[in-house]
Amino acid sequence: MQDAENKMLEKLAGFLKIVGDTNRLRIIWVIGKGERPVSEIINETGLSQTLVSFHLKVLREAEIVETERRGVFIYYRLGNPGLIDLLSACGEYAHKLTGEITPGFTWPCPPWFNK
Amino acid sequence: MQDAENKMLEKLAGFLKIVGDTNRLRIIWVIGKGERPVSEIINETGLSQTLVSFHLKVLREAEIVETERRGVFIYYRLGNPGLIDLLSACGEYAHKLTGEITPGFTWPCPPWFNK
DNA sequence: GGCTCATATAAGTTGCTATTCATATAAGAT
DNA sequence: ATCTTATATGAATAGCAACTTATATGAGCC
Repeated sequence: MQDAENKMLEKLAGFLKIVGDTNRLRIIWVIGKGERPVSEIINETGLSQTLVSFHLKVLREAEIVETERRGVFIYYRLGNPGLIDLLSACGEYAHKLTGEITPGFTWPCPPWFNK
Repeated sequence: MQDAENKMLEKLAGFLKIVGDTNRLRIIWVIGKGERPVSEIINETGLSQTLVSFHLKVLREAEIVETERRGVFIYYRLGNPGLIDLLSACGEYAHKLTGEITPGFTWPCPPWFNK
């Protein structure tokens, strides 16, 4: 029972660690707009090919993203598009913590996240 | 505009990094049940005094927790109790990714998080 | 087959961060 | 003022995770 909680917290920490990286978030944000081949992800993020490949592997192994090969290209998409909502809620939370105002950006928060 | 997004993603990553640590999550979970003096946190988590103190400092500087001294004791509480809901939603998400079943534990997910 | 483009993997380096050990501060009690 | 209890800080270590450079795989094309 205590053990079950610990196990879940470890799993949660693992997940948060994976999404808690700026470059991976950048990638997730690109893919969140719709499936993309790796080359597109490289272009849109401006990251090096190997670095993108490295992070995609992490996301793949965590089953956060899915892949599909079509010809030469390998398309990546989110396993569950709800991830953007979830992360946006976290972003909104984090944003309020610091209290700063960053114009030109609003988190695409789902309706359920008011406060 | 692109820049604003980057800034927000960095802030988000920072937040997720902070909560993405098993021991900090343990501490957050203890505090989430109500305010606690440090000694209680040490007892309930089983972590060493210095380690708890270290993690509390991180949480304090991120303004995730608040403190209040009463006599010899320093009480810690969540700055925003909604954090547990938010993290539970993440936990539920992470849990579904792996597909495993862990009996004896259910995330205290808020009603707004269905899927 | 050989060539090119798209993506992945391997090995090596570096830097950060959790942890520990030792010490300091701060408050109350005697 | 000293002693004890509660908490914080500093320095040192260790392990890991991001990033880079170099190389491999894999698909289509000529």
